[in-house]
Order: sequence, then structure tokens, then C-alpha cells
Amino acid sequence: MENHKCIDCEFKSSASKILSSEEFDILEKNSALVFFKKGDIIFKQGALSTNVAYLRTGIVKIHKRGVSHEKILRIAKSPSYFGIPTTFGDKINQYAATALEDSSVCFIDSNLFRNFIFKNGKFAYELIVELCENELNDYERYANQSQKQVPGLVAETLLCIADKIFNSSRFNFPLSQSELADLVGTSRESISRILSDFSANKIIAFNGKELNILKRDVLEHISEKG
DNA sequence: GCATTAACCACAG
DNA sequence: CTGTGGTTAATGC
Repeated sequence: MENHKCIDCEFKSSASKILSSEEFDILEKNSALVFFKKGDIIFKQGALSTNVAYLRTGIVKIHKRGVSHEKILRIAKSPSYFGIPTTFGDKINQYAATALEDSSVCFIDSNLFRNFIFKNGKFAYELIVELCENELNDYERYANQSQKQVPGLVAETLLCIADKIFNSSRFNFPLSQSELADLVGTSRESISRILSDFSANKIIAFNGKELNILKRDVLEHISEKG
């Protein structure tokens, strides 16, 4: 645990911006700021959850063990809450979270968090907005996942990560190929072949882990035609 | 039938 | 962890 001053935090959620200074005091006494390295597990599937998790800085993957292998459900970028469903939906974590980049997370006591929701309607509203945005994004991806061919899904995913997470067409790709497979819902071998193919056609270029999207229009086309 | 797509396996850097 | 080749199953002309 680190000493932290919630009221001065530069990374407040839009919900917590609404809190009063008294509420910030209570928040501070009932939360912990924890730093994670890339690859660190933030919380495990199957473990007891007593805190809400707020991603203050960094990027994490939300993943869940399926019948045969791991499925990445979502990539979350700061600032965002990523442990609300697992804290309020069940006592036991129904999914896991792992840092994809060095990250800092605030763990907030769930009883306190529940109190804020009860007492502060605007706070609750901001949370609902965030949860809804996530849900709509997920619906969008699930709708396509069963209808596009794999190269289309890969193209879509690369564009999505570029636009929504890094706001750039050139960035350090945060996932391994097998993680990308688990996110898209395909095999690691298919990812390898598709990425090689994209590279051979100069649509993208990998420089180590740095991805450069060279032909966004082609990628968009592949993403759409599925 | 024949072609395409993609998964699974195995093995090699 | 990634790249490839062989094989196999499903699907669509």
C-alpha cells in the first residue's frame, strides 16, 4: 500500500470527480493504491473479491478460463473501473485481470463503494454510463465475432487497439500472438499466418514489438469484408 | 468433386 | 514465443 491523497489524484474517474471532500477522506481511508508490472496478475479468477478495482494508469486484460483455454474478454485502458462486475455480481471473481503494461490500480472497499452509490446519485450515474459503454463495445465485438472470417477479425482488432487504446497507428503492441488469438477467438497459428501475410503485403510492419499500420484503408477493407 | 478456410499437431529456431 | 508444414473437417460452389 502506498500513501495516497485521493482528492489530489490526477487520475480521478469521472464518477469520483463528483465526490465531496468529506467523501474523498472516506475514500482515502478505505482504498489502497497498488503498482503492477507488465505481466503481473491483478486478481485471479476464483478468488474472493472484497474490493472494486479502478485502473488509475496502464492497460490490463480481462480474461476468463474456458473449457479448454483462456479467453480474453476485454482490454481495459486507464482510466476505468474494471472490477465492478466481479465484485458486485458475485463474491468470487468470475474473471481474472492481468497487467499488459506497468499499471497502477486503486482497490476500493466494496462496502464503501456501495455506500457511495446509495448516497450519491450523480456518482452512480457516471458509473452506469461507463458500464454501459463497455457493454455496448462488447456487444459490437460479439456480433462480429461469429460473422467475420479470421483475417477480418484480426484487422478489426488491430484497428481497434490502435484507435481506442493508443490513438496512434504506431505503438508497442501490448499482446503476444497467442494472447491476440485468445482475444479474437482463434488459434495462435492462424494469427501467426495472418500477421505474416499482412506484413508481406506491407499493410502493417512489425519492428520487434512495435506495430506500424501502413495501410489503414486496406486494413479497414479487410475488416469490413470479413 | 474441388477449393477454401481454419483448427490441431508436431517440430524447429 | 513464433513460424511452418502436413493433416483433417467443415462449408460452399
